[in-house]
Amino acid sequence: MLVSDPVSDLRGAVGEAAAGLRGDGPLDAARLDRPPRPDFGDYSTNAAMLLAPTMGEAPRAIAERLGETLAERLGAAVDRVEIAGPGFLNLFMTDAWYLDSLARMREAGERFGSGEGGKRVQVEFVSANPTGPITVASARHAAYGDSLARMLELAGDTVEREYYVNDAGTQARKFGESIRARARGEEPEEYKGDYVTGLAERIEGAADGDPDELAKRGIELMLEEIERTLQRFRVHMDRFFSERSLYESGAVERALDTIEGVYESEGALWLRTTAAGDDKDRVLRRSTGELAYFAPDIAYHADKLGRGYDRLINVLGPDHHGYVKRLYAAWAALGGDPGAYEIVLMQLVNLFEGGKRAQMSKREGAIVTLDALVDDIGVDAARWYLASRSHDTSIDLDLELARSQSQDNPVYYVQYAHARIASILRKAGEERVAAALATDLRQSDERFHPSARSLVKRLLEFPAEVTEAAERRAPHRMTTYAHEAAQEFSAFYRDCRVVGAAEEGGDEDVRLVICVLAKDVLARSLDLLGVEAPESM
RNA sequence: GCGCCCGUAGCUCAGUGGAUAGAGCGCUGCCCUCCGGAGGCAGAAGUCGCAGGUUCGAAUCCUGCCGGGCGCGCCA
Repeated sequence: MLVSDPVSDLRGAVGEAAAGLRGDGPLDAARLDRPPRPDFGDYSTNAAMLLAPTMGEAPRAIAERLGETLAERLGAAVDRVEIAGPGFLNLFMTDAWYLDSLARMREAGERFGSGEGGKRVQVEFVSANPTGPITVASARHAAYGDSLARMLELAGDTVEREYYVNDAGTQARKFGESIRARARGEEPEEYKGDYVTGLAERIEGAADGDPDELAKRGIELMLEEIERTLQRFRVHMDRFFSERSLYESGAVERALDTIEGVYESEGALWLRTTAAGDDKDRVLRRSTGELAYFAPDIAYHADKLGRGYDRLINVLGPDHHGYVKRLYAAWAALGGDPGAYEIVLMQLVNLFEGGKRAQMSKREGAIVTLDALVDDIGVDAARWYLASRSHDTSIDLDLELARSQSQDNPVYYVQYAHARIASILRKAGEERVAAALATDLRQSDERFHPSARSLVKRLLEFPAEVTEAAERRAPHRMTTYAHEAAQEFSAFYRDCRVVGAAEEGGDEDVRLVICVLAKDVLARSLDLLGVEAPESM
């Protein structure tokens, strides 16, 4: 059963009242906003301004009638309505509405903010070449993809996290050759990192090994390390999908036989990707007989299609930009639903070290790894920082700065607020808190301080915020939300005494419940980001 | 040349049609008889790249231009 929340109910009431006024269907575009200033009320709507063109009346006149309808409809929930500016309708809610909202949040418990999406979603992310350790760029993908997955899970979807392993082809072979070179004490041509030497030492007989075999073994070892690193970063992959396995099972050849739009020209095999908007058709098998890099991807997507997901999200780096259209084309040519497959392009993480750009190429060997970053600033700060920006903007991260400022990172502020609430609840005592949670809040005569209203409104936004962040593939919104919630808790803490509230005429039960709910929302927000919510710091 | 992304405070960035554009860091000045000072309050700081257009209303949508990034192979 879907749990309704007070804000969406309010939004619904506004929409219906507006529709009734127009005598037409619901007004979907009507907004219910938190106004920029307290004297504009608790909530405001632009419905009257939207109705004005079709109704042929002045917005303020419509707002007048809308206000009357709403006041009647909402009864004791609304204290008064005001018309302002070009036709905004500002709603001033009563303490009773706040008490009822708190009670409903408490009753909803864990269901507050959760949805019943029910879709099977696959998120492919990271998928970094297994020829070296996870870098900071991949760490951003990891933070993004995992947080997105967590949000979809909260929305009620079943999510599978998958890592596509490029363990075949030229790069793999060169990796094998590099391992052998190190084993022989030579300088490799390709992968020059120290870790290659380490691998060479761990693989028996590497000095005389076959490069393909060495690559296979080296990739196995690298993947173990990658998985460990991801676990440490609180990212758990449900599946590592091997590109090599697609060759070995014959899936690549089968895919080329079955996909639509294949033709031969100039001795090569092509896929008509222009049919789906690509700039030019793409080669599947070169005239030399070799399969192109693109070919196994066809097979991989065929495999995904066969698994029957409702939706696939593929998180790629900006270097795959020119690859997007052909992947969409391949998906369509395989018979996939174009609306079910989605590619998200992440922008870069530019690393600076003391103002100088750090090198990230695995082949160059100078790598800033995810492990090194975590050693430096910790998992919490790293996940927060890498998730805190929109995926389509690049991040300039000066390691020296991140290191020196780690104590000022906003993540600590949010965690501090959580720990502080925990401390207040400890001070109140378990029994006291349990008693507060058991009271009928609706009977309270608590008069809400503006800071308390502001905080409660923020908590009530949680469901909408999670939905929005998930639907727009924008987990970074959660960092903004969590920080705002923490700030508003701090204001509430400053203005409203919790333990001993009666001394200032307040209701301790109500304030304890606010604390419990605020703590829960902060913890869940942090969890969506893969950040811990400590009881004390 | 073509395509995509970005351009918002000194710096890093939020803000995909609403009211006086925000946060963190940095800067200036205050606040610990008070449930956690890893805190709070106040202040300085902006032609939202530029120019048009759509709209009652534009940082947001459209067009053009300028600046930056990335991508455009029978490479992987």
